[in-house]
Amino acid sequence: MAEEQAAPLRPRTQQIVAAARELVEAEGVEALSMRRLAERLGIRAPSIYKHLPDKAALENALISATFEEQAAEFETALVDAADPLAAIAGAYRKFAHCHPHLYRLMTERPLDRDRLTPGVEDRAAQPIVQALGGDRDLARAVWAFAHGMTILELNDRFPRHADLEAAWQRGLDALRPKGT
Amino acid sequence: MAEEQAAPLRPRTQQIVAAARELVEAEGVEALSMRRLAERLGIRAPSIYKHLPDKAALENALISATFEEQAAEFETALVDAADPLAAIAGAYRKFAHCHPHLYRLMTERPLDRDRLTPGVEDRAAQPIVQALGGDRDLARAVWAFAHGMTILELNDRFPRHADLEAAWQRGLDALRPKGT
DNA sequence: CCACGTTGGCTAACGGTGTAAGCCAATGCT
DNA sequence: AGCATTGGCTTACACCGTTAGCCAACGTGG
Repeated sequence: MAEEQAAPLRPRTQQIVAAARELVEAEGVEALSMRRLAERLGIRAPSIYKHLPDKAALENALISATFEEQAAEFETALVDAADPLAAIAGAYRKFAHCHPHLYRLMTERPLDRDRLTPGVEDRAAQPIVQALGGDRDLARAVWAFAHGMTILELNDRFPRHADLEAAWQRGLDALRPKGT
Repeated sequence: MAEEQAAPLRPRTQQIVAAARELVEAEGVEALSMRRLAERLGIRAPSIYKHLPDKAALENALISATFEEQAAEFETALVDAADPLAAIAGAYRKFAHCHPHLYRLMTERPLDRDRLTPGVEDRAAQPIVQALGGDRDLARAVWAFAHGMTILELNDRFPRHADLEAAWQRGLDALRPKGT
């Protein structure tokens, strides 16, 4: 028991999710409120509930879409990459810097896995594993490093003068699989 | 212009911060509301404002105290450590697992540095730099790795079967300074 | 053609949040 | 004795997510 949720979004629902994405990208996760979103859509907040059961569903739709986008970028980054680790790390950094608020949204708390589009999480993770030659433990270490660098930078936790390029390089060099 | 804030907390204020800490440790950051806190103290929410200017000040007091506690633990972990990197990593993990909600509170968003107790952030960071032999770039990479492992675990982002012990080991082995 | 179900709006309201304003009792200093 | 400080209080405001219930427009089947 407890499955479903595979239904694709109706068009109006997609519009709402798209508006939510604009709001989040423009003003951050904390700016996403049902009233502010409704305002953008020219409707009142309770009307949103005709299309989505609650705010969590909205966020999950946003997160699912972001996972898919991220997965696609990771996959293309790996195509014909001479240095897969550098390629995936670059793609990871680039995505987070292009969409800092979405990145935060999708990483700041536990996922509601059974309300996400099935498989998106794995699809986004797979290129990282692949770039590490299938070594899952090492892939997790690299992911942790990349996420740490990314979120600490987004949270302005490094000293202003810190050479983040150097820190990335040191980390990636160290974590690179030996035989490669 | 714009300094001050060095005044030590009055006793009643300390009680309030202590109660806030209990609330956060017991129920998480999102459970910390002025009304819930007041309830714990047997007073009404607006009365808290006689002691602290706003909720951010409360959180900053909490964060400052947590930094100091963390710094102390890191420092003692390094005393007589045969393997400083392993020691600091162990202390880092231990602190986060003993105080997951406080750890989250102090890492989930940018710091309000001029409302924190001056120096606490640096004091907590210094042992990490020291454990890496003063190599700041490498220290930042290690910190990013440790934070990534920690927060991804707290956020339940690794697969259930994942061997986190192995991932920690792989990461630390890779990041260990060569000559050591 | 008309009845009906679906879709997608609306308002009003509830209980939660942080916080400002203003009142007042107790304490302690001059 | 008078007064300032401390630390409570109530009331109120604007915001939040969400529920309930009403209603107009539309499409479809009898």
